[in-house]
Amino acid sequence: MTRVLVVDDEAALARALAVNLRARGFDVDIAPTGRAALDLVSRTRPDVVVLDLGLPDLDGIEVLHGIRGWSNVPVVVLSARSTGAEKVAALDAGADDYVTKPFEMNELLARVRAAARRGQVAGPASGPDVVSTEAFEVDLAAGIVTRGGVQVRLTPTEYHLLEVLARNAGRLVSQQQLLTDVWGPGYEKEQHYLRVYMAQLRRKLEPDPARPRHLITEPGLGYRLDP
Amino acid sequence: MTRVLVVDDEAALARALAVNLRARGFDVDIAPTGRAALDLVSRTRPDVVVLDLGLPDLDGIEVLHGIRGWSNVPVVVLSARSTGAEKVAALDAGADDYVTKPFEMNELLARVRAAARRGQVAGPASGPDVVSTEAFEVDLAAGIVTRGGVQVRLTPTEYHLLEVLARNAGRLVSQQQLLTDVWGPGYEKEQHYLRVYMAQLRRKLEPDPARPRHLITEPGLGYRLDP
DNA sequence: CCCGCGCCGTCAAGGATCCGTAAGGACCGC
DNA sequence: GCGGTCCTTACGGATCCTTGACGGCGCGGG
Repeated sequence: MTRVLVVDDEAALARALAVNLRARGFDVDIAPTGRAALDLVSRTRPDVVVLDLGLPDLDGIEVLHGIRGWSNVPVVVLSARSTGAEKVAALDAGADDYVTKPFEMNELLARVRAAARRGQVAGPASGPDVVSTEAFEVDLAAGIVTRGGVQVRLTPTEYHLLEVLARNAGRLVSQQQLLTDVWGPGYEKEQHYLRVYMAQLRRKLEPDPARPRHLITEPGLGYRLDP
Repeated sequence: MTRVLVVDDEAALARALAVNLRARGFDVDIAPTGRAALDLVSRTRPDVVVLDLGLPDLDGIEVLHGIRGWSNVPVVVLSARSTGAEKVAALDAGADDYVTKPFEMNELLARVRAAARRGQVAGPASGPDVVSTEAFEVDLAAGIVTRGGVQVRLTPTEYHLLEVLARNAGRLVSQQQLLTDVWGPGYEKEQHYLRVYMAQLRRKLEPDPARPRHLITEPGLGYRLDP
């Protein structure tokens, strides 16, 4: 399901948006502040962000920059200011669309649909949805990992890490990319996380965790999932 | 260079758009009719399309459908109609953005920039990802080096050095560039490192390390990877 | 002819870095 | 409170980077 993050400090407007989006089949989260927005974007990875520029804590453009620093998620900007300079600044800061308040709900919904459509096209480049090795299988679509036919219980973080590796099966994934993809921006230096969770994945998935055959580490570079 | 196709039957407006876009560094084509637009999109593959809905021959929505039948090129729609229904129809037909006339030129330019930026994000689209010689192969995407079909274990520094040489295969790479690319700025004088690691690469990759055939040294200048 | 000099290749060793593993405390939902 | 998950820390061991020393080669000058 397509997930939308609505960033707006006016609770009434945010709730109205959420109701309409949910009626159209979207899964909606709400963030009332800029910091909450950055946090939720990195943690929940929405497919579209609807961002009101008039936030209490951070400037909307700063939030946009924060997101664009590491993500290409489509962002639809809402604003009460309709001057050309404001629009140009937001669009050049990385916004995908700019809607001035007041707006018609139907139009905004259509723009969110357009943004969501784009995100899916540009997204994962249509890889296979099941990555299987000699020892275990990862079903990306269902979110299920099996080993010898029986399902393996993975914690959310473990699965997220395995998912990133599986979507780049056969290719080396750098430590920085793994850290930002799984833990979000700002965690590029916490490389011990990788060691801990790679060890847990190997313990649950590798026949001989001490001698991994599929979850390969490239010292100093990153990790790779070898089919 | 980013190429834009402007579809508009009002010659004055089309020319004004073209002038402004070219001043921003875009390469611009103009199509005065819907049929010409469909033809040019298929033949010239623009990076962005600016589509006026008020065309003499075809309905703008039909043109949009025709394009979307086989292309995901970003489309910015222009229209004199500003009703919600019109906007929703165009956006749901596949438009990426909807601008009502009259519009500010700066805003439209910003929206075109935003659309162009999205199109570029779509693919990694970097050069050839595999460099192969008679003796060994380097898979830049996977981060794997093989020799006679079997994988060769390289240390991080060894791989980084080989990677720089592989991305400039056939060309001479100066010692300074190798040092700054692999060890970072400030190491331009440590040419000793290059000798040590080139020797290790040759020992691992060359059939006869004493007489290298692919990892060539240009005395006083730098090194080159000969396919 | 012989020597010194610059440049390159080779080897070895110590210290620094990185990885895997285990264990304990913090936090959250029920 | 409790089970589960996450974060953090510490430590042994393996690996790697750095550094130094030595020899070969080409070349020009003494």
